[in-house]
Amino acid sequence: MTEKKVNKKIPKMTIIRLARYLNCLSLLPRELYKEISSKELASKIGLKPTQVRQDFHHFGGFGQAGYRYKVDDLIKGMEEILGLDRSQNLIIVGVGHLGQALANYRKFEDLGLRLVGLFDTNPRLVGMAIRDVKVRDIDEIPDIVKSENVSIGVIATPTESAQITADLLVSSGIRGLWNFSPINILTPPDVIIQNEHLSVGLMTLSYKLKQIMSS
Amino acid sequence: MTEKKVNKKIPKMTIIRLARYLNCLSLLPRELYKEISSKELASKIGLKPTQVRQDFHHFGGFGQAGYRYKVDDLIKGMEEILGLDRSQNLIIVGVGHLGQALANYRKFEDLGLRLVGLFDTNPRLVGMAIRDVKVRDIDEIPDIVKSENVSIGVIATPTESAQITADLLVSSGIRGLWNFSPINILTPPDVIIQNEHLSVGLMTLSYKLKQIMSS
DNA sequence: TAGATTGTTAATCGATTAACAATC
DNA sequence: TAGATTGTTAATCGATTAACAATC
Repeated sequence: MTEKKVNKKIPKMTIIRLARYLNCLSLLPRELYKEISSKELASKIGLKPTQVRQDFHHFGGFGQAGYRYKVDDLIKGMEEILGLDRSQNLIIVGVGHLGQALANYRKFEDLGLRLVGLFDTNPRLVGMAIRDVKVRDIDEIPDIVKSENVSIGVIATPTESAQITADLLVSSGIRGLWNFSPINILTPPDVIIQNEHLSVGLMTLSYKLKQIMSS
Repeated sequence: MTEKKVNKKIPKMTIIRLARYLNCLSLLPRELYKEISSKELASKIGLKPTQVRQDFHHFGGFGQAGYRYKVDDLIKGMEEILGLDRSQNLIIVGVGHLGQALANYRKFEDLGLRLVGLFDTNPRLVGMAIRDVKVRDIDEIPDIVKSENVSIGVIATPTESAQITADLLVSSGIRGLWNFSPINILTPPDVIIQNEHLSVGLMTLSYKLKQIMSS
């Protein structure tokens, strides 16, 4: 697959599905699944085969007519597209329960992401270590960001501190924020922010529940 | 607003945005915002005013031509649509860091949801209490689901136990699952499952970061 | 009236699905 | 060959945006 078609602008739903494909493939027992068809992959996620092929088509396809997809090729190709091929470093700000849950999140390594710092204001937490990563005071963020070449900052602070934390991360040079606070954080336009607004998921669940109850 | 238009089938993106509107409105200082225009609301979330009005239009609208929207009316109307008006009970299975983070999640009350049980298999956790909610053994799930009329089950267990936890919750009578494990859980068709696959968010963040870096 | 607003229809745009050639 | 598969174009479908009447 050469760099063809990359100019055509990829639908954002395609990217989200690409992430779901990759997640699904990475959970597959590799002995049983050396190859997979668009039909099989689609059924595992609840999509149609033609959707899978159309998504892949945006990138020139990952297979060859007649053959099924090679799982290795799919994974490698998707990792490259999603920018997971070169390892990226991240830090977590806020070492409460959520921050600790994320610090123990095994998926990071699978995705080629390396946790290089934990930060909090609470002096009782500073000095602790989780999985060999030291908890530092937030004052040290700018230094660590530079020395460790950090590209992603995770905001796991209380809501009140979320905006100021974002400001600090951005001024330290970070361009990618993963935000777990419920507020809409304001950032310069060249900063990418991925909101994990849990209440949105919970509300849509409530809506769907209401639907099936009343039908 | 009478029950008109409810048959027209609502786009699922509209529901997601409805949740975002409600989240945004609930965070507003109520003294300053007794009323709000579609333009203001849209700009806070990064949408166009006409999108907001079209979304509202699916439900017959929340205002009156010439006037701006009354924030109270918006909140009340959206809560009703999303099924947040009558209080629902939920339980959390898995009291690790993530489970504890969720147990302390203040948003539940705001959304009219009441946490009525925490469950784990670890005997060292059973007997503890978080915010006055006791941690019980998972054997007690069926009883509590019935006695407390639980409608939502949160899966915050390790990946290995996620499917079996879902099975237990479903067989206990729960129809709504909020899943934080990375796997795609299999359920009967009448069960609603809301996946909170964190790796998907992280991967799309990585993709967008790669885009701005290379442009 | 002039300006600002919502509700609602129509036009545009984009995304999903269907169909099928090419390949094994 | 027959059956199954992917890649690719075209058709369908749905969602967003634009335009504007109605209202304050």
